[in-house]
Amino acid sequence: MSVALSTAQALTLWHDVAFALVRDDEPDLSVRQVCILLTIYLEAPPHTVRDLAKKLGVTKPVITRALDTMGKLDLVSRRRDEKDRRNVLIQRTVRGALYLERLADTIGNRAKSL
Amino acid sequence: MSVALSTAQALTLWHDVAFALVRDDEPDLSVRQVCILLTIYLEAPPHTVRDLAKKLGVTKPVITRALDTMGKLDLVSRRRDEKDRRNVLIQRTVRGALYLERLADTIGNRAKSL
DNA sequence: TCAGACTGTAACGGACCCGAAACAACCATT
DNA sequence: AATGGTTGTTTCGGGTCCGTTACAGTCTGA
Repeated sequence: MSVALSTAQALTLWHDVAFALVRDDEPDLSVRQVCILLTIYLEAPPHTVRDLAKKLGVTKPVITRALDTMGKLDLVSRRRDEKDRRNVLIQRTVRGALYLERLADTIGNRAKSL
Repeated sequence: MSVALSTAQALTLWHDVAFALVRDDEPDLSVRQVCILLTIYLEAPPHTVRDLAKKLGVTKPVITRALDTMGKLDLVSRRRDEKDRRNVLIQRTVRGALYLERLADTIGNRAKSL
């Protein structure tokens, strides 16, 4: 399925969702952070720091720090890979799933009222 | 016109656009900054610091600082209101318009390939 | 076994952002 | 002209994020 958006529609959609994110009570995540979060939830596991860094074109410390802060918010959790203890596997959490479900609602609602 | 998006579609769209923003060369704007930028370009002028702060539910220094950084990037410009010299009028720039046009393209392309 | 390659993380210095409060410039009413 | 209220900005202390670099733990192949 394909969705056609005019320039004004695209920008209005983006504005409205950004506006909702700024105004709500949740702490603002950076674009990088939501990108990481969405990658974890949309793509198939396993997810490692190295893979995420490579995929997003950023350095590994960026991923580590994003996981630190999103971990504090309980949007994501970490576990050692027992098969190769150098690796850290990034996992989903209930709260992270709820956060994204709410984000999807916001996007969907704004798109509907374009 | 109304656009219906499933949960997965909404999140995929958001992910893909965030991904494109992270990967490109432009400096990453925060969610607040793009929200301010889009408000300036989508809503009718005049725009003042006070109005933007009230509209977004943030303090005035947040707006001032966002205008500082986006001004350095030439995405926005400031001018004194000659009719009431306390006011600062926020204005669009060519580069800002191009930036948003490109953002709209990115959003449109990702939406099309949902 | 042990040197080298590979993981993720910590440390560092610099830049930016935040909210609250103080501030300077300006207007308006008296 | 003076005063009080308005504007946007600056300052302050504290926090987060950045990239680079250095590091500690883990694997692997000679």
